[in-house]
Order: sequence, then C-alpha cells, then structure tokens
Amino acid sequence: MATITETARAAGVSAAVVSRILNGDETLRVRDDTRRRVMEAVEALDFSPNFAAKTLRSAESGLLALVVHDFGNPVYTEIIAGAQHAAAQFGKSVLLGEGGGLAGHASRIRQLIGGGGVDGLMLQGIGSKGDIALVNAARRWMPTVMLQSARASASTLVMLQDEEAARLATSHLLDFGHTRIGCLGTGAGLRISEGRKAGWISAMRKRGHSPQNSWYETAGSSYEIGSRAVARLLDRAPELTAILCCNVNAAVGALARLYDIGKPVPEDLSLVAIHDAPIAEYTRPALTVVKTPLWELGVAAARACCTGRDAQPGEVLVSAPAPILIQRASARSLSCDERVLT
Amino acid sequence: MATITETARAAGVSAAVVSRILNGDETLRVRDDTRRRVMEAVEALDFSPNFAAKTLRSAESGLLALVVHDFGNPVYTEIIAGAQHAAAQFGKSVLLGEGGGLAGHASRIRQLIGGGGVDGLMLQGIGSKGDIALVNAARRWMPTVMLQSARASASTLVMLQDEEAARLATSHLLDFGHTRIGCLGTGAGLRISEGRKAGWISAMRKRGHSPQNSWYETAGSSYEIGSRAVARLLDRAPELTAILCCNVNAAVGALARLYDIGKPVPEDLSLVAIHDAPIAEYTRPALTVVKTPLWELGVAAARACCTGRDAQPGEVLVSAPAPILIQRASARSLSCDERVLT
DNA sequence: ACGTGTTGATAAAACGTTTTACCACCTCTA
DNA sequence: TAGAGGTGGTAAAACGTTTTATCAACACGT
Repeated sequence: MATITETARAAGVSAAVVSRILNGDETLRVRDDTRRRVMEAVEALDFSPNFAAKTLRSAESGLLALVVHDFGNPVYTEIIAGAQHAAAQFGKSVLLGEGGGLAGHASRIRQLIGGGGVDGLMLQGIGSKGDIALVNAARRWMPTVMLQSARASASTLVMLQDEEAARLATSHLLDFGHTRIGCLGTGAGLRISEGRKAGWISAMRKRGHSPQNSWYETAGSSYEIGSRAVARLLDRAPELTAILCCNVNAAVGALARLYDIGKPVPEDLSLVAIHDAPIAEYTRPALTVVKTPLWELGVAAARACCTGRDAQPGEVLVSAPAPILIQRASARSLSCDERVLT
Repeated sequence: MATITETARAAGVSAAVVSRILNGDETLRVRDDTRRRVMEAVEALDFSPNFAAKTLRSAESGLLALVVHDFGNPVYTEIIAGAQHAAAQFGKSVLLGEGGGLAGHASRIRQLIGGGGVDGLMLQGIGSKGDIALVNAARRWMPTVMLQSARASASTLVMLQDEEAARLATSHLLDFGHTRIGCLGTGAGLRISEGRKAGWISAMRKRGHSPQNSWYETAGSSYEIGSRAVARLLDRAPELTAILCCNVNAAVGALARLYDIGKPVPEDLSLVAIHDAPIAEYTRPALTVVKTPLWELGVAAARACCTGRDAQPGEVLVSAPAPILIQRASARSLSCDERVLT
C-alpha cells in the first residue's frame, strides 16, 4: 500500500503538502499546478491514509461506539440507524457492540476506551451497579452518553417520553371504553419500565379508575418473555379486557399466547404496544401501537456524543416528533353492553 | 491516560519490558520480582495500550469487518453472532457494517481497507458488478471472504446448502400429499435464489411432478415483499395447495397476506420456509421451517478470514449441522380425498 | 586472572501520519 | 541596492507502541 511519502515523491513535493491538501488545510498556499500533480499522484497510487497512523497522530479515530442489548431487536435497529446518520454528519462512523449487562464485556470495553480506539461512547439501557461504574470510568476519558438509562451518572442521558407514550396508549384504551386495563412492563427495575408504568397509572387515575397491583406484570422485550408474562398476568387477573404492552416484541409474543389459550384479540382482549416496528404491521391482527421517535433518539445520542462535553445538559428528552398512536387491529371499542357489564 | 513509558518508569524498568510482559513474550527472562512490580504499576496506573500505536507498529488492528445487507434481519443476526464467536477465538473483534449493494458505500469501505483499519473483510450477498470489483480490489490487501454470493471472484466463498434445504422443504410438502407446490424466491439473479429454485425443481421432478413456470415468483427477504409476492403468485396460480418460501421473513409477510385474502394456513394452503428465526415460533400458525446452519456460516467465514489466504479452498460449503426440518403448524397433510381431487 | 555462559534487562529504530515553525525565493518600493 | 512583504513550499518533531540487537553484570570452571 502506498504511503504518503511515496505519494509525495511521485508528485515531486514533500509529505506535508500531500497531507495538508488532503485535509483541506486553509492556511496552505500552493500553485494550482502543484495541487493537480498531487491529486494525480494520489489517484495513480490509490493512496489512502493509514488509519492507525492518522489516529495516533491526531488522537481521533473518527469512531463512535454504540452498545445496545441486542441488535437483532428491531427497536434497536432503528436507534442504530439514527445514530449512524447523525454520526456521519460529523464525519464519524459508528462501531456496534452488543452487550446486555455491560459488565460481562467490561474488559473488552475498557480496552477500547482505554486505548483511545473510539472518540465517544453511547450506551443503551444502563442500569446495574457495574455498568454505572464503567460509565463513570469511561466518562473521564471521552464523551459518554447513555440512552434510556438510569439517572445514576453525571453523563449525558438521552431519553424518550416514556411516560407520555404509555399515557397515550392507555388513554386510547380508555377511550374505547376499557377500564380494566393491565400492563406488561419491560424488565424489572429499569428506568423505562418505571416511566411507562407511571404513565399507565396516571392515565387511569386521571379518568377515575384505579389500576390494581395485580394488573401489572413485568415482562421484557422478547417474544418469549412477552408470551410467558401474558399467561401469568391473565391467570391472576382474568377480569382484564385490555393490556398495555410496554414493548412491541413482547406484544408479538403475547399475541401468540393469547391465540393459543383461546382469547381472541381484539374480541376478548385488546392490546396496545409501545414502539412501532415492521413486524407490528404483519401480525394478525396487526398491532395497534404508539410510535416513538426511536430514530431521533439515535440521532440525539450521536449528536450529544459529537458535540462533546460542552453545553450538554445532563438529560436531553427527545420529544419530537411526539409519540403518536397508530391504530391497527389489536384494540377495539367496547360496545355499550360490554361497558356496563364490566 | 497512562502511556507505556510512564508505566515502565513507575515500575522502574524500560518500556520494552512492560511491552514484552504484557504481550507474553516467551523469550523474555525477568525476575519474578520485576514482573510483579510491572503488573502492579499497570494496575495502579490503569494502563491499557494505545490502540492506534499498537496497530501502527504491528500492522494488525485485530478487527474484522463484516458487512451484511440489513442487520435488523434476524437471519443476519445469527450469522453475525457466529462470526463474532469465531473471531474472538482468534483474538479479533468484528466491526459491523450495513450495505445492501456495497457500491454505495464503496468510498467508506475503500477507506477502511485501504487504511489498514481492518485485518480482514467478510461480505455477504455480493452480486453486482461494482461489488465484485470492490472485492477484487480488497482481496489484494487482506483476506477477503464472501458469504452466500456469486461465484465471480477468486476470493474464498462460504455457502450454505441452499439446494439441499429447498429440496428438504419441498419433499416434506410432497410427503404431505401436495403436488401443486409454488415457490417464492429470494431476490432476482442471486446465487442463493438459483440454488433454492433448483432444489425445489429437483425435488418435484424426482417425485414425478413438474413445477410450472407460473408457480415461481421472485420475492425477497422482507415482510412487505413476501406479502406482495404471495398475492401475485396466487393471482396467477390459484391451483396451488402449498408454497415453499425461500426466506423466513418473506413467509411471515405471506402469512399475513393469506390471512387477509381469506386463505387460511394451513387449511387452504400449506407454507414451509427456509431458515429458522425467533419470529417463526410466534406467528400463528407457527411456521414450519427448515433450519439452516446460519451461525456456523458466520463461524466458517470468520475462521476463513483469520486463517488467511493459506490453504483456503475457493469455496467452502457449510454442511454441518445439516439442514433439518422443524415441523410447526403452517403445513398440513392433505387428506386422501383432497389428494384425488387435486 | 581469564575466558565462557547465563541472566536480566535496555536502547533505539521503525511504523505513517499531522503540524508547527521556519525558510528560500521573488517582486515591489524607495 | 536594501528592506519589506508575499508566495510556495519544506524539515523535523511528535504520537505510543513493538522488536531486534546489544549489553552489563555476575557466576563458574580452570
């Protein structure tokens, strides 16, 4: 592979000129003629600057690390896409990592952040003690932002309007005449869980209904967990006529289980899920969801990471576009009779 | 961040010793005492070697690039997991990229391969002219392997037993008494498409049935495309009693559309898909599939990439574990009457 | 006292950039 | 012709490792 020195020699100039031309140094004055010769040499030798050398010298790798729990999950896919888009605008690429519970990957992550391999860190769903310690360590060396995480570090934190989304979904169900509305949370002790649960409770209360403890069951964000959780919930609270699923994947799993146990959706039970995803359109019945700005969440995270530690408020709330309800077929309006009956 | 020199000074030795200890140099003789002091200093200063400097000096970044069409797709997720697993065994990490049609990302990829940022390249689903040119360029500088791609470059190519998988799926349908079996292909002109189509045809022929041209429709690997393709297919060939879906995602889309047009699965139409994925268990009816060794495909690719250009045959076929049929609920056996009738 | 081995290190070059400071040359103007 | 100012570059250091060759010190046998 051609080095900058070889390229410079081919163009009859010094390496400095090549470097400064390629990096668009404004303070450099060269004759047009020389500039042309340099470009020709670059082209001819197919020169491209050595990544390691560049990084070493400039102390910037142009890489942002983003670690999510599971990138097979379409919810994260959209966050990733947003982050990549925004990073590109700052001339950075994003390096993807997977790690539910960072702690396990701690050594690898330390290596990366310690070694200056990345210019910034974006971590999703940080909750555990070990994770937070890691964040606090990383924070000393590079811009670090957390997504949808606990409020436990001084790092920048970007959040969705979880409470509002849950409220919106619950209200829709209430509008349809449901009053016995259950809730399938996402993971125990997570910040997003708390937010959505609060939204569910507040929407119910505001309309004069009181959500029972037994109407809440903690699930997660996979098909399997959703399927199991809905079975537990219905065992305990058969009186429910509707359920708010705090995660769209869990909703898919719930849907399957409800079919198996002979509780047709939406006839016997209405379902609304939080987050939109391609699969939501292709279940039958298709899932009614409230769509959240996941893509914009990724954008906000990358942006916060790139603009660095300056002027970053501790917490940024991604509120545009606002969560909106997308009506499909998994929730129906109760008839007058049914409302009285319940 | 502590440098190796600072760490060495803290331990009262030269940088060389620290480097050689940390890298496990067998030829180095040190007193146990010294070794201990070095380790303590490393610990105390939290030293971790600078990634760029290490890469620059050793000409190895420890990174393998893997680019797939779409990492929201669960099929690729599994390939990725396998590749990561195998790469880790060689002490390498994998850098993920997304790019349907590499050509668009060419500049970024060139930059990466040109700059020596990665030690190897794994590319999935290479087909177009531009892509192949890119592969041939990359190949000159680093181990490059293609996954499930055209046989158009001298690079190592790892493949699944596409034909065998399709044959297996088709045979199952034949065993169930179906004879009018359609096929939803995956993308036009792709190598995998050809292989699976060939498997479908050969299985049919072997049992004395002749697949009609009108029974084949090209789809792809998304819900939406599957949904649209099945509608076209059935418009043209309403006589079909079963369909082989060459991709599990397309099958999910098809399932939804069949529900919409009132063709219950498996009562009116049986479906078998190629590739297993979590969603296949959670559609209703759940999808009968033939499970292919996707994880092992990833492993094989990473392994080929790490063992380098030596002794790599041009094409490696991932044949273990063999594709197997997983019966769920989307295909049923035709009754005797139905068989006569058809 | 002198060679010979062994032990336990070290010095210095090299990897390929970027960047700062400096400089040679030319053209004016006085 | 001297000085000033502009034009078009260049030299060299620095970034933090890894690695090769070298070496001081010491013990040992004669």
